[in-house]
Amino acid sequence: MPEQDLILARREKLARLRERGIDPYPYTFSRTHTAQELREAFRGLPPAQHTGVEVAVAGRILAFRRMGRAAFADLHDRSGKIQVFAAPQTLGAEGYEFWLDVLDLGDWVGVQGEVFTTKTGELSVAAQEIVILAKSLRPLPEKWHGLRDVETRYRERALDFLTNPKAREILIARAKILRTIRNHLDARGFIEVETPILQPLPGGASARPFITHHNELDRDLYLRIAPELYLKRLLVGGLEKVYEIGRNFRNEGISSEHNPEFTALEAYEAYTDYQGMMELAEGLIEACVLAVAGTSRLEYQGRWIEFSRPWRRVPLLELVAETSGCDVEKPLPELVEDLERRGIPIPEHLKRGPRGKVIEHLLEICAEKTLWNPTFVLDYPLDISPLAKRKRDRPDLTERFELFIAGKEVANAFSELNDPEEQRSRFMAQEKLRAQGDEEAQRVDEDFLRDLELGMPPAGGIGIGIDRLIMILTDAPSIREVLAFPLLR
RNA sequence: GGGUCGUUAGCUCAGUCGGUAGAGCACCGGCCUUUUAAGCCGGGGGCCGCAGGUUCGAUUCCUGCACGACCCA
Repeated sequence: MPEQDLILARREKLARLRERGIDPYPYTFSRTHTAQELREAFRGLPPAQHTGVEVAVAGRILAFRRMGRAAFADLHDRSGKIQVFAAPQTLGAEGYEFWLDVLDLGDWVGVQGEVFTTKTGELSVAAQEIVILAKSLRPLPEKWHGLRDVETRYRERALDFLTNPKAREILIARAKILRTIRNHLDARGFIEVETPILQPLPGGASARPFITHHNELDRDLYLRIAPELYLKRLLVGGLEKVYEIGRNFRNEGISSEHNPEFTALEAYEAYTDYQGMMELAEGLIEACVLAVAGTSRLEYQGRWIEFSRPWRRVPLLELVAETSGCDVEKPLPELVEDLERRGIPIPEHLKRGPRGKVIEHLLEICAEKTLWNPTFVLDYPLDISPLAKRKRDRPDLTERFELFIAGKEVANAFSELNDPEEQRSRFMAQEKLRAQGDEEAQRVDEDFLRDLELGMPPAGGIGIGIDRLIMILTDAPSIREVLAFPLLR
């Protein structure tokens, strides 16, 4: 039947409710039990028992079984489902006919009546009174298969959540993971802060920003691509251990691992370095794994991930040399030639350098997908790490790591660069790349440099992609599964 | 950006080697007082993604486009 006709039929029922003086969208309902509370309170009640206990339950009707002079409905609330039994004896002959006539699948109702078990043992409420709490005007997906079509699932998320318990469970797990992260950091003396999302200059990452405009100031502002520079300024301000969990915005493509707005954790801790950040990451993520799985291993897309510590640590250059089979310390033109001889093509725009980008590219195409158990990849080239301190014995590298789990980049961390003069020259090098057409190159942030000149204590800092972490912890194949409302084309 | 596959009723899916389409659920009507995807009988419901082309005739074949999934870059 055309959707419009199905909607029309429901509107007619809505009209019938109103004709009877019933408000189909009332204000409140006092329930005594959730479905789960009822199950717990009457656990073990044998079949065909009457209790004499009156309760009031509420929820959405997701199934009807009508059999003439009696009917059953499944009432779903957040905690689960409870069966409602309706018959003329308790509702009155006229009331019974009326409610059977005007209720549809999807309607929200409140039901008051006696708790009993049917002869098959199903805990039920025998309706003495039915209240409509909200009339549903649109038809629901098929009860057995539910809503499968992924495009509709993402475009009509409310319908997806009401149909697919798994979709709701991911959001619940998400809340649990975020709570675990906050508890873990709070317990270690970190202060949760909030820094600007609207920024005069986008900084702290290599990415293209979204641009917006402030009318009163008549000035363009950017949605942040990272909170990094502001959080470091709080280290200058003496906060010592800070973190922020919030949304970043990057004007980039959409894929199963990218959404233009995504949630990141950034944490900064004075008096430590990237080694300290590895320990922090291990402890934090292990706590999350324990919270959702109860053990330190879990299955992602059919493969087990082992989270027991310590995690593998491998220098980036070593990893890339191993997987590409090339001497990656060679000068750039020779390296590119060598790679192409081995059938590893390098995109044109990377051939001019900086060489760090070629190394990073090799990591992405040769190694990333093989890093299944948590792996810290260490010591990134200086030219692609403008905010990280130089590695102590290798001035062309930095003390920086990325963490990979299940082939996904989950975290990025440094020994934070706190020498204001070197920071300025790193920014200048980035500006040069920008002038050569690299739109992702970072910009000179004078406000940040001024604060660095006040003195920032030595510190380690880390950024963790929360959505990807949640994907791994909830066995979600796409970032869209872990976002309440993913951006679609 | 390239390749492969997909788009048919509100939902889940069949199908047409080219002759304007089916099922189950949902919906509507009837029977049914203990069901659990209830059951039985009957009914209505479709621009077969969009636009061109080939053809007497296209949902089916061809081309392009849109959207999606997966793989590759």
